[in-house]
Amino acid sequence: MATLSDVARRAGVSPATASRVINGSSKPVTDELRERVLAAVAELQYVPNAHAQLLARSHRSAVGVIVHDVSDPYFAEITRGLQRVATDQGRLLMICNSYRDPDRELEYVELLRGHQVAALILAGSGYHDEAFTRQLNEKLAAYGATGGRVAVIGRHEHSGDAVMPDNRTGGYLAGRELCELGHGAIGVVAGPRILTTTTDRLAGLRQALAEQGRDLPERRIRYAEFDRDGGAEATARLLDADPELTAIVALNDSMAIGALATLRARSLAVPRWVSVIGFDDMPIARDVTPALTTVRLPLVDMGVRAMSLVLGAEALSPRVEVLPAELIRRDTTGPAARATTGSAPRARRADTAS
Amino acid sequence: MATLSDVARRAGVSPATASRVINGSSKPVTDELRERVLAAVAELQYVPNAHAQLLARSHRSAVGVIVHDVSDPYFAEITRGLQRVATDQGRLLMICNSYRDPDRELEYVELLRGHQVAALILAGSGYHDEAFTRQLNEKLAAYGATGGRVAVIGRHEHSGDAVMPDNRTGGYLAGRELCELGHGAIGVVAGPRILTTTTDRLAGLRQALAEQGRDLPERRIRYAEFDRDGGAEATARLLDADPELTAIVALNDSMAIGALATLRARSLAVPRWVSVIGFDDMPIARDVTPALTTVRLPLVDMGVRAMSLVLGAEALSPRVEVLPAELIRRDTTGPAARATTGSAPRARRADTAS
DNA sequence: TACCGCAGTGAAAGCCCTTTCCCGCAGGGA
DNA sequence: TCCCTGCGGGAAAGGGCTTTCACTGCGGTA
Repeated sequence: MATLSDVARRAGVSPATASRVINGSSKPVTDELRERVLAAVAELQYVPNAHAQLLARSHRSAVGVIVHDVSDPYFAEITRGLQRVATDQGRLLMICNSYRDPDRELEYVELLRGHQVAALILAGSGYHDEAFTRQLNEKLAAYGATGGRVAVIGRHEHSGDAVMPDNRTGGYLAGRELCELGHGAIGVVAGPRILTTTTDRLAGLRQALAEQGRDLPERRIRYAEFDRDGGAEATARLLDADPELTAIVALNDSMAIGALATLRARSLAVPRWVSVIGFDDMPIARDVTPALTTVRLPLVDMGVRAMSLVLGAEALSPRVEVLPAELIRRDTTGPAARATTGSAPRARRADTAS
Repeated sequence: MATLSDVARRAGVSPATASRVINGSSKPVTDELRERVLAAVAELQYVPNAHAQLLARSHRSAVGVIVHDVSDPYFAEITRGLQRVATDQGRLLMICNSYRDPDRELEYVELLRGHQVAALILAGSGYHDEAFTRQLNEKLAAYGATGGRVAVIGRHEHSGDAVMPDNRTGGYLAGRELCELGHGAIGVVAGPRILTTTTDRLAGLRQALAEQGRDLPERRIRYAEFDRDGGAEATARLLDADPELTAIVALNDSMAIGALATLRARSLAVPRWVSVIGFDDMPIARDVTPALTTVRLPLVDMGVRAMSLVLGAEALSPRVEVLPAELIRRDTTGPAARATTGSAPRARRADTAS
């Protein structure tokens, strides 16, 4: 690899001058030398060593991001928002997938700190795990103490800046909607119970039922992975235990899609026999059939806000921005089925009747 | 930020010794000093400066990846394959989204070269654009000349190692299937015509029709963005121009989902009135309703192969691995509708009849 | 004429690590 | 007793870049 001094030698100038030309420094350089340097750069196919540059500049410019998985639509949308702001400000993003592994999360904080990122954004659910939470907070505090900025998205265990989707109200909206549609037996397809996202959404749901003087017994909840297969499997278990269910709340859209798959496999028409509500409103939600009723979260905006917090002026006290959830009514919800026969039909092709 | 010499000073040892302890060097260090160093590291919350490390070690270990968009399921799957191999070998991946912008692609090659990556993988379609292709090849050659390894996925304009999905055969399979089902008027919802992926898939399709003594006129093809909205829009244009269409081939699954949306909006039952075939078999394909018939590409495997090529022994001549396409029959295809009334029905709820 | 200021350039001091090279010392063989 | 070996540790030389600082001319002012 050609180095800066190779370029300088070839152009017959000092490395200092070459550096100035290449980086468009404010220091003036005569046109002749500039030409010679640029020619040498082209001839040698010179590309500056980024590590050396980053080392030499004290300037820290990149921003580190830790998410569950960028290819999960929930995080893809958030990341889109993060990127938008970062790109506008000429920042590079380093994105790490933790796959919801707390240890990996901790490791990535160190890794990113080692890479001298100017700021750190953690997106995703928090954990009901005191030891881990404390460790993470210590690491973040240590990072903050050296001038690093930190923001979290959707996790309240952190003491600094945060952007919070209103998961609780979202759960409430889903619950109220189903109550209003007359559903009595409501099952919940939930994510891992260790995640605060799961418990927050559940709490909202419980509240809605409580307002009707009803409760949500544990036997009507099944916990599984927060993805399509988890949703499919949890729905199957739920139906096995309680065939009278007339509605299912899935705690995210991926799980809802899994739920629809299971319902279809069992020929339980949606929404005729069973209503389904998802959560998040990821883009695919409108394209499944029937189109998914869901609770929308402003995902892109959450990313935008978080990045703005972290790149903007530092506040004296931690800022928490709560972003609202909104119910999007589509075609997977309807009035509770009349308890006529007392059990869902076995018909094979009933799945999309209205 | 604490530095290595801070740690060394605090532990009362030289930076050399501290470095050896921290990196688990093979040089022996007495337990006492080791303890002191580790204690200092913990107290100072020391994290090595990654840039300084990377600069000091000549060792290049990271691998650069350029894709269209990691959150696009096609690339998400490929990336999963890349990750798997990279992680096994303790390599870090630097993933860049080019969003199919040739200039950005060129920039990222430089960026990654500057970051001293050990290898470079470009995934996605090539372009019918001689000037760009030449430029890219020059840059890659320059990189290769300094010891960098390069592999491409799904682009044949490159002279080095390559993993190629068999797009042409895939197109052929889709075409043959529709011919066998008796479809006469076949429309194509295609990606941008500048992409080789588009033209390769089209070529296979043409070949299948040619074997039946038929051709694929340009008026039966609509080019649009390779995503859901592109597919929806292209399908609308196609149907406007040619209401007699009985089948649509979408050149990727995202477009197919868009096509299904448009067909649903127009109350054209699938597959009763119109059959649809997608391409890629991304995970969501089985979850839309009706489940999408599509041409499967071994996406994860493509990633695995490419990473293996690039991290394995260097070959004397460039290797090209062609991975097969496979038709997956699901529920969006069926026999061509009898030309009874001569036009599709207006019924509103016919969309999932079989 | 002496001096000041400034544009343009280069020398060199970092930035923070890793790793080679070298040194002191203790133990073992002759 | 002397020498060789090998272990444990430190000094210092990079690794490639940026940036400060010092220097050289030059035009302009007093």
